[in-house]
Amino acid sequence: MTVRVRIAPSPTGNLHIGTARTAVFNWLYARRHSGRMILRIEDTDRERSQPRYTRNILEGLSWLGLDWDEGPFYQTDRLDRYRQVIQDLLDKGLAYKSYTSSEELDAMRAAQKAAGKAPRYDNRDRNLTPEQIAAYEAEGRQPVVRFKIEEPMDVSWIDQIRGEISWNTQDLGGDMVIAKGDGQPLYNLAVVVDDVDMNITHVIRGEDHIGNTPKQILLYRALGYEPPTFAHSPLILNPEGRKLSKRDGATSVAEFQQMGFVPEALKNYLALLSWSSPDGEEVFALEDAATKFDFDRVTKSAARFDWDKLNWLNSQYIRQLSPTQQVEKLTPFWMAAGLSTEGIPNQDWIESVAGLIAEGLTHLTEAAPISRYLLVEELMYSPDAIAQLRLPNVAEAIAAVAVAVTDINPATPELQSALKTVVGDAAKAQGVKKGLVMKSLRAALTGALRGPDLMASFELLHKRNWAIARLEAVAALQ
RNA sequence: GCCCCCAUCGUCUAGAGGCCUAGGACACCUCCCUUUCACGGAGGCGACAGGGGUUCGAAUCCCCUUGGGGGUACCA
Repeated sequence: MTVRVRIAPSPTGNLHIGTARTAVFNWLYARRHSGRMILRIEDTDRERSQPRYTRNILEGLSWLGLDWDEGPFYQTDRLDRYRQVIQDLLDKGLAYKSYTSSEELDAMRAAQKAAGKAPRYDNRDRNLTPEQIAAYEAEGRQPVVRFKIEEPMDVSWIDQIRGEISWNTQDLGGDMVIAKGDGQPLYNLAVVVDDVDMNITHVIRGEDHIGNTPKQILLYRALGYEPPTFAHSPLILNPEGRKLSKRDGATSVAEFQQMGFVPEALKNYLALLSWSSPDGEEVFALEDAATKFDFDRVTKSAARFDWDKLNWLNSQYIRQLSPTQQVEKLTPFWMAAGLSTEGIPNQDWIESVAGLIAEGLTHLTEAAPISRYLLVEELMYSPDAIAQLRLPNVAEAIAAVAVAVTDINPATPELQSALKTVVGDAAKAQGVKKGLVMKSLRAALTGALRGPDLMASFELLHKRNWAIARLEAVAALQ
């Protein structure tokens, strides 16, 4: 039997980092077993679902490269099917119409809570007489449909991550609503019908769904189907160990993208939360992890989100990218910062720029400020750079370098070593320490005292014909 | 409140009764490399929540306590 898994996000918000991790596990498991991953949009909540969230979810998954094999399927396209199942349950006497209003239910739960009891529906409408039903109908009440839950009874399953989990039906809160007063199907019903119809073999989802599982198992039985295999993964908590919320900096995948994370790093990090590779590898492509993934190496405990480790992984990935890929990833961030790559000497040149600055990046967003001196002709000087250039003997030394560089053709094959020689010679001729010249040269060429490799920068600037002008500009700064 | 789940360095984790003086990664500290910053290299700091059992022997198995998380909707 082929493995069929699904990710079933609800478009009531942007693609959440927790949903992305669930998607990672599903993707990994499907790949591992040559199975298929189905994408299903659970949009039965008409009030809260929005098309823009659906778009965000699809874009986020695509950006992460968590490709699905079937779908996206929309639950709102399957409403007739749910109604048919609900009617079937009604006909078989496994479900019934319940006329108790939301207000009455709220009052009942409040009273139960006040009395120190667990809030639950008391199944009061289970055996209504035709007269009672007629009376309610006459009042114009819109009944919900409730699925009968036999009590007491133990429902258990072997969770692939947690082992056996058992639940007593007395703790399920009474007969469950499967259709709202307006006829809309509810989550638990729609999920089961879909998972049956889509032949889902493994339901891999977050721990927050453990409580839904016994209800769904009951539904499977009522419908005459064997439940799938369940695997409930631990949740991702914020650094303080609490539920991840918008206050934690970022919770949606799109935000991570904007912050300058590369998808490979985010995926890698997500896979590392609660799962570990059998060989201890921590930096890996998801494709490689897929050959080793299994539930027996998934932890049972929740993991806290650690920015430090994600940042570290991101810097590793940015560094490892090929120059072509680096340019590809960096370009949108250069554009966003208003830095144009127009007028650059050639593709090699920009790739060299990317390779040069990638060494020091943790986030792609940092690229713009760091590489500005290479992409914008007008140089901005930091105060300490100006101070450096006003030091005694500096102007003369830089002027000497400027003169010497004039004779060096930017197309020279060994340009960098030629420039190096020129700088050394100038320092010697002027009787100035080489350290002072290097530091001043950096200030003159980049406008700062710290930054990417100096000689590589010198080379790139000379190829762009900006170096000499910047060296000559030092005289005017005195 | 009730139900369910969980519990190893600050964080993520390895660990399936003797291989544990508890290993790795991130972070932090020191040194080396480097005429900048980083990368890289070598070290260092640092944990089995507590209490009872079981066993010749427990981080590993059982129970209790404590702590944390999740759920408890006409949301998903």
